[in-house]
Amino acid sequence: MFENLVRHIQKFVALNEEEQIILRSYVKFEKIKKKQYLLQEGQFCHANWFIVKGCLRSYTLKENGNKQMVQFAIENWWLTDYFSFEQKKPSKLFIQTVEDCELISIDDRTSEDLFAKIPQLERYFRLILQKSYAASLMRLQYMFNLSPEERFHHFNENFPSFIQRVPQYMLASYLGFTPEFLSKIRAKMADS
Amino acid sequence: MFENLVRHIQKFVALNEEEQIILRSYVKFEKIKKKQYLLQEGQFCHANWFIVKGCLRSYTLKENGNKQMVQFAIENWWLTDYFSFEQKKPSKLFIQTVEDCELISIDDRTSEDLFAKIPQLERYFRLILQKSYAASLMRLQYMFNLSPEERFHHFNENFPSFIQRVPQYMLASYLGFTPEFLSKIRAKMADS
DNA sequence: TGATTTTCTTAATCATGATTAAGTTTTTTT
DNA sequence: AAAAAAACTTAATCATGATTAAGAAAATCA
Repeated sequence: MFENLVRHIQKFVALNEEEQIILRSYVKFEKIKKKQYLLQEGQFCHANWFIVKGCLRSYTLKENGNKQMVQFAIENWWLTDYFSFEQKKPSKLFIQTVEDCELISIDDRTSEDLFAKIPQLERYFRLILQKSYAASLMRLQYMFNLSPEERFHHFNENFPSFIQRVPQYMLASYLGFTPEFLSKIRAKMADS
Repeated sequence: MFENLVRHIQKFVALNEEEQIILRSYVKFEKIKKKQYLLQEGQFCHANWFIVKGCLRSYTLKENGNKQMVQFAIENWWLTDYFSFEQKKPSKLFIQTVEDCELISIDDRTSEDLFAKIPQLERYFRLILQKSYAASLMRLQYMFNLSPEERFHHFNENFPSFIQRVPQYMLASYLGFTPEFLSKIRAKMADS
């Protein structure tokens, strides 16, 4: 389990035996069943979760009570609420397991210590954040430049494995339209 | 000019005299008139610009030839195309001055060197990226959860100074609607 | 296995904001 | 100061995708 994390980190920076041992002492291992909550609105988010196996999602509650998908995360992704970190305010997010999960987490209250001991990790997270930020801006571009229908086709082509993994209503919300509209698109696709 | 950058960095990490001198040798100073391009589609983006004074914007060209605003940046913000860095591919962005600007830039081909000499800067950029990423996710939330009209009012309340600083057609595009619709909103506001 | 909850589908109606096109105002250039 | 370009406004028409409501299918539970 821990090896998955180390392997991922080593794609970005070197990490020797000694450093691995230090890192291990700072992380927490969790196995969690489907549909459990890691974080709920109003709580403070102190963990940054690395997905060894499974799938997480984050969402917010809209005024009308609907859930608005914010992010999905699968193997080798990190998920947390950076906004809550930044602002030192209770989170507006729900973070929930979509599948049974194996997770590794780092507590943000000890991470400064950890970075001091292993400066390479500071670099690792800088690179991860750079990647995440770029991806987030790209998603914004899709929102602006593509119609809902085009967004679905684009997602379909680029992340086909996701389609089977997550319920369609979550996907619809993630792409910014209603489940009813997604049904319509699929009906149209079956025609042709 | 350089002092502005140092002051900003020191909000996040400490930076002694010696480090300041090293940093200075890695940056480039530029004064640029309004409406000039720092980057155009197809070029490789190697600079990360810090705005000492003025305003930048980035946009993409849509299929129909319209410009889609991606980001604004004003004093004490950094702007670049991280996506182009990541992918080592030519940029799809245009980066342009909206006002006369005073800029400081770092070249990404020398920044690894710089971070090795001043590890604090690695930390500084991690924190900046964390902030930027959180802001970008927040903007996505506004796209999902607010109507175009609500987005305008929200922006109006939270960034009133921006409204006077940038042309309305840029703002409309940034918020994801047409300039015609923005006129409509303003007409409605003048009524009541 | 049957019962219940969750997820997905279909179809009619409706509202928002895009598009088009013309005209006005403001800013920039010469 | 005049001419040209850039930015903004108004109004009519139109299309996309939301909403509503009902029912079907699939997954989960007891």
